[in-house]
Amino acid sequence: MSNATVPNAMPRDLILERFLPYRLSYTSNLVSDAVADTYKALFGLTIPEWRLVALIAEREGITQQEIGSLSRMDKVTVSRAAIALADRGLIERKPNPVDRRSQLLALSEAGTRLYEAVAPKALEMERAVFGRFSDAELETFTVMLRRIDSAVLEADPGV
Amino acid sequence: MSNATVPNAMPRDLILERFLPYRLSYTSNLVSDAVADTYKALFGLTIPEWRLVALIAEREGITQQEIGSLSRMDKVTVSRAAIALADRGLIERKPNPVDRRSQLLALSEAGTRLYEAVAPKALEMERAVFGRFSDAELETFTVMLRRIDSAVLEADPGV
DNA sequence: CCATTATAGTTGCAATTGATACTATATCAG
DNA sequence: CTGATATAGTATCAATTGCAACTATAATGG
Repeated sequence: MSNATVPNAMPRDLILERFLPYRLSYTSNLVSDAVADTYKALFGLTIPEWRLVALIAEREGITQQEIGSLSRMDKVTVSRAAIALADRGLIERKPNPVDRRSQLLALSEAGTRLYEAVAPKALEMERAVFGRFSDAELETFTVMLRRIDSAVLEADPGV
Repeated sequence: MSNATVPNAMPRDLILERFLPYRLSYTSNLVSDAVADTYKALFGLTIPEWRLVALIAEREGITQQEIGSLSRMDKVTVSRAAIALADRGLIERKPNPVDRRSQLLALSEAGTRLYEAVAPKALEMERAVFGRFSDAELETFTVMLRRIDSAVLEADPGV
């Protein structure tokens, strides 16, 4: 394999295949693509838009800034998704009495109906992919993800 | 929480927070961003470029098409990364004797040196994030990722 | 062989994304 | 108060991305 110049200081084969940042990104992209196609086809929603719908459903009166820090979406992405959803009449943006720079977001009637249609579909997609795992396995997996989050954020709070 | 109109058909709170496609994407983006910044700052490499370097190091004489199907990178992404690496003199592209449409890629001297510099750094980054987990935990985690890959690919081979 | 269809790789274009600059409002020090 | 600095959200622009069309070569059926 012509490794003559590499004094086996480093395992030359298959670094990438086992490399966790790569594996994580590979799997995440696979899942995201599948899910994004479904949202788009069924509800005409992008992933950021669906995330806003879900977060606003969960926390009526949330601000864009709060959405950004909860989900780590860029504030520009949040702004655009909010504008698109408001244009479609799915959310309402009311003035924030305690801070006139920001707005309180809430689902409209139509938005609520959309949410009630999307949420079960989202859970169904989740089951299609994750249904083959036991509850214990899923629990372990999510705990791992959260520990990874902590590790990255501790190592580089600037990210 | 003003859920009067939702006849609790659906758990209204925190769907997104527990939703695995979201959690997976969140963590993956966190890790990718941290890693991408390091490659860029230290070696001037984008993530696709680093992936090509690693795959070519691992399999001398690989074609772009093989790189694409191994890594699921778009052939356009692969093409551009290959052109950039060739322009920088990091890889060589030799004619493929058995198929004149394609080219066999190999690291140049400089590319080999780069690889030998990047690989330890990549592993170091990996340790910084994943070093706090036991071997058994990491094994479980990667097995889960691969099972998720299979689930998605079986459910939707078109992705 | 030749015609048809498929594939490797590149190029052009359009959509998505994020950094930056900007506007309006808020906060804080003096 | 007032001036200086910080923050919420938007607009602008440049970079990244991937689809679609294209070129060159290969494979296949007649």
